Amino acid sequence: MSADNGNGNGHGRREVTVTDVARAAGVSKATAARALGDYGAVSESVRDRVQAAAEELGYRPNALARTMSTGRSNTIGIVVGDIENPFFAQATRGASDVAAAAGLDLILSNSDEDPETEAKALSVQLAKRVDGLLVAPASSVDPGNLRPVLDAGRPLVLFDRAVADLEVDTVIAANRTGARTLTQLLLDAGHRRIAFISTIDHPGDYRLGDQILATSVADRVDGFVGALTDAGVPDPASFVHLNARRDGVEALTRRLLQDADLGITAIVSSDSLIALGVYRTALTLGRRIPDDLSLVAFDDADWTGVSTPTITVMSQPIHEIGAEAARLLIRRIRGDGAPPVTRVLEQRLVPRESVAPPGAGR
Amino acid sequence: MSADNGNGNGHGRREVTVTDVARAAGVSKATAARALGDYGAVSESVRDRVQAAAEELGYRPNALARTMSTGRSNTIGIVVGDIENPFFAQATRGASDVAAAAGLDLILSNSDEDPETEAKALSVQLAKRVDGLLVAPASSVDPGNLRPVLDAGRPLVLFDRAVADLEVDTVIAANRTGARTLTQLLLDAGHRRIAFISTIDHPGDYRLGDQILATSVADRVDGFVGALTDAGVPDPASFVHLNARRDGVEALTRRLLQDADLGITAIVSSDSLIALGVYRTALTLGRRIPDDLSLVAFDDADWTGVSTPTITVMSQPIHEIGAEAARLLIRRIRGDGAPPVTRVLEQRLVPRESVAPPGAGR
DNA sequence: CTGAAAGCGCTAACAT
DNA sequence: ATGTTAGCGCTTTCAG
Repeated sequence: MSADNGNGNGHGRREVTVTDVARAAGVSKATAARALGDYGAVSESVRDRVQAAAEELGYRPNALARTMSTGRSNTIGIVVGDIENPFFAQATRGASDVAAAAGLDLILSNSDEDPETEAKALSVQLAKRVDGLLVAPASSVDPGNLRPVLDAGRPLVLFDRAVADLEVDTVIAANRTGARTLTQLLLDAGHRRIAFISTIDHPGDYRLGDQILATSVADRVDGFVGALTDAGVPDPASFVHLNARRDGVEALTRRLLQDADLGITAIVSSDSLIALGVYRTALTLGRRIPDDLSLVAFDDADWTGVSTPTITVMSQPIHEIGAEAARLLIRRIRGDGAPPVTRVLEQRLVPRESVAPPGAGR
Repeated sequence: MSADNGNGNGHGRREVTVTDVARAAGVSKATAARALGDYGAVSESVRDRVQAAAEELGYRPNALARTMSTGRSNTIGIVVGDIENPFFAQATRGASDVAAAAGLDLILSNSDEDPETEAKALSVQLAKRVDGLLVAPASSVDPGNLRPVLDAGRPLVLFDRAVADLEVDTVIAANRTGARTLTQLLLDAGHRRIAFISTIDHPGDYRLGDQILATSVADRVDGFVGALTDAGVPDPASFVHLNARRDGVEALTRRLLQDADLGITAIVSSDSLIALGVYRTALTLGRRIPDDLSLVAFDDADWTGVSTPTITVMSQPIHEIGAEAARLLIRRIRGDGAPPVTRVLEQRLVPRESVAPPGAGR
């Protein structure tokens, strides 16, 4: 026990326990527990007496002790890249709502998109004996971090990204189709030299066939490259720019726009934060959108509807991604043993003002 | 025990325990626990042997059992209005970073700004024996929800809002000064008929002296009304519009702008989401900002820097609000018994393009 | 340095 | 319907 005051809770007050309530109500511990925990059979009069005593003493159940004996914590964990990122905030909210409706609590961890941090977060959540886990995996390539979860026999649902060789429930968006649509829109407007920008980490320049850390981005790149290829654009891979977080979105955009040899006339942003960086940089450089540069992005962020011009985006059902993931998880927790499923949610094009033919400004 | 497979954990696998490791390593449970938990004294050779056995068996500590005996969960709880709201997302991130650095985990709950939901969330967190709580209270008026936390002897830190008659550590922003500055800016530009809009619930129209549910908003209203009063504007309270969530920001804005008798020429938005609604409505109604309507807001949201015009805002150190709250909480958890403190963090004016003299458009 | 044993607060057989 | 008792997995005296 701790040394503070002998109560062992380190908080300066001794917690009221079932035993205390039982004594006060003049019944056995088991009976008190049954009345309090609302299980088993208790006569009405005893129940009332116990509950009155509990009220009187200010009894608060100890969920941990309960979990210890039942093995269920009534808690699920969620691990996201960064809760400050609107995508994750919305997905988390979606999951949280579904969890709350099912009477489950939520433990949140940020991975910072770093596998090591993620591993620690998962280990903590497992140690807390969560009943299941929702994770947007930091790496779609290496399933290593997730193995312990499976080994522990805990239900796991992935969202936003799948993981190679890992057969678990997964909820993703139709990123390939979305990227294709967005790219085709630019192609149709007459663009040929279109850059794709993502902040995802990647060793060196992107080359066809490279594995990309997150399948969401990988799928977008696929759709993008596919559209360019179909349009007969040579060397599509050279238009894919990853690592924008490390290099800085603004610096990269600067480079793309100022290099005349590149001749970039349009940009596909893999998320709205990147688009914001591109937008600002274009403004700074005196490039007008869409006259001098066309811009499209994923995610219908607030600002894309009020900027000048407004930005054409591919909207994702973010809230629903989180909610559906939580629903799948709860099913598993309840004991559903069906083979893993992958849910692919549709994206929706929101056409606005940021696309024009190349050279419209001249 | 549960009926599934007799392991009592409901997850289809029996967890490896200290006892298992001890047996495998040929030592007592106590020794194994000491080696694993890194406390007490263990000889190096034994420690290695135990750790090897643990590794071998795939031992994962049960944090709950640990909490049961030590009384410390190494976890803090945070209760916010809505994690999807960028303000709370950023504050949560700030708190999360500080917590993580101190080796503490975080349990998140949304209150939806509803006292009942908040009460449930708090009760859950207490049941999980969090070491302390961070809360943005749904009601600054009624301390009822927070009493159980104090009664349980658990450290509590409030952020964004204070609570009447509750002497606990609190981290807030200098909202009164901020509102005053923002309002003065409009006054100086020549405005006299300025509306203040907040989404906070309020019974009926606002009248001087009314208690407002959140001190953050109350302080802003104070600053706003104070500035108008000093400027000799008659009946300042009539310019305060609360309940915008219930009534809808767009509908309210419509009413304000279309009523010629009101003659509103400028608006102070209590947050950036409201400002976005005002902005959109103004656009819809064909009112140009700032020529026909001046607009200022709290919080330096993304879009306020890229809209046309850009919006003049009062920026809050949101990340720091959460971080500082977490720091205070950790101090308390560590046993600091000093009297409660209130930290007031400064806001910063970001002047942009959304303010002009009234009638500049004519 | 190591082991034996008690206990954290609760639930779940098993009796009665 | 109620009571008795034995754990859940860990930490912590207390002995040795």
